[in-house]
Amino acid sequence: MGHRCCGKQKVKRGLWSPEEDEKLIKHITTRGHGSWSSVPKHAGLQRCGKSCRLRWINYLRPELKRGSFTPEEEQIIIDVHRILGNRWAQIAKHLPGRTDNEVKNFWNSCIKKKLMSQGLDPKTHNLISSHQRASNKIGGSSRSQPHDQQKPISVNFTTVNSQMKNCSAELNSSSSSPIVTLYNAQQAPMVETMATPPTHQYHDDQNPNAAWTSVKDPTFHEPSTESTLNISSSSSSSSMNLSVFGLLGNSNCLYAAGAQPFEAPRIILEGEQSKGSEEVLQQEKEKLLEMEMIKAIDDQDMDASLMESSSFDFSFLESTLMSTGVTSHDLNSMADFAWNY
DNA sequence: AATCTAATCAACCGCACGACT
DNA sequence: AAGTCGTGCGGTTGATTAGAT
Repeated sequence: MGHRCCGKQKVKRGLWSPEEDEKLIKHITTRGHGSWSSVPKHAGLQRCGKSCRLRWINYLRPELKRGSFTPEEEQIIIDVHRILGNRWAQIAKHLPGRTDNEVKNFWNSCIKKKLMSQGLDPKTHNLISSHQRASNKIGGSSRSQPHDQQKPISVNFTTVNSQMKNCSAELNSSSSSPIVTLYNAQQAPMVETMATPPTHQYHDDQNPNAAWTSVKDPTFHEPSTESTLNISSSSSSSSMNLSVFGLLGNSNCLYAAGAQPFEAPRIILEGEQSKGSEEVLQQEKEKLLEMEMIKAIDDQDMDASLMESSSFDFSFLESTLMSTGVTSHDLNSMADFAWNY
């Protein structure tokens, strides 16, 4: 029973027994892990150091939070994944008590499919074209899909700022006439981008037959600035609403900074709408943003576009609009813009 | 009740990277 | 500079679980 990383040593593989767990816990809590390669020997385990490390990190650490992910955690994963991609360890750092392995498994087994079922590319978080969706269609499963996979989603173009520097930009139409002028993120006023209050979708879980209803965001204030870009959802029956453009902390503002000012459509999760959890979510998002901003500045590996973007990047907006048939030449029609979904 | 099938999750594998010699 | 070692990470696998038939 050899093991590649441990040479000729005989090591056990597979699931850990309670006895092995006990030995490992006892060893690490009393002596620390030191060099992982020496742990098996000192702890009296027939395992390789790598396996011990993995077991400790993913399962035995006392600070680990067990149990299923909360809707707030799920939203954080989606938000951070959109920024960082499959950097599970980085994503997990935003979720105290969760491991990269846990996050990765949750993504692959649940979130990924949920996004796909909502017509979103789990890699890019952009809308998938209809023919792509057809080819990516998830086959019907005999095991029941989580019921919330069937829920409609509300498109929420929130701004994820990785930086707050170089915060002014202008969006020009092809004819060079300014459509929207954006200001420094730290300077008021921000561009109000909505005439229609953001909505949240509710569903009465006590009544599975109840229709989804959209409810105005109680924190919404009517925009008042001149350079308002009216984007309303004229189709109340649409399951997807272009309902929110804005910064995470302020759903009505569009910040002009960072590489990806518009966040991909996000899923409004069950339970998220409750006042309490929404506040928690909001706080978590603000904290996340703060951390991401610091990280983006420090992290040399960060996508170069994040660092060099001194102007607003509308590629995401553009691609999203294009996918819905709205072109940059046709921004006036955005007043009646709605997702045909 | 038995079998099939898909979801879930713990664990493994290989690679990359940094520290050290 | 090159080699080795230890560690961390992301992708993948395989066992288990649980719903469907």
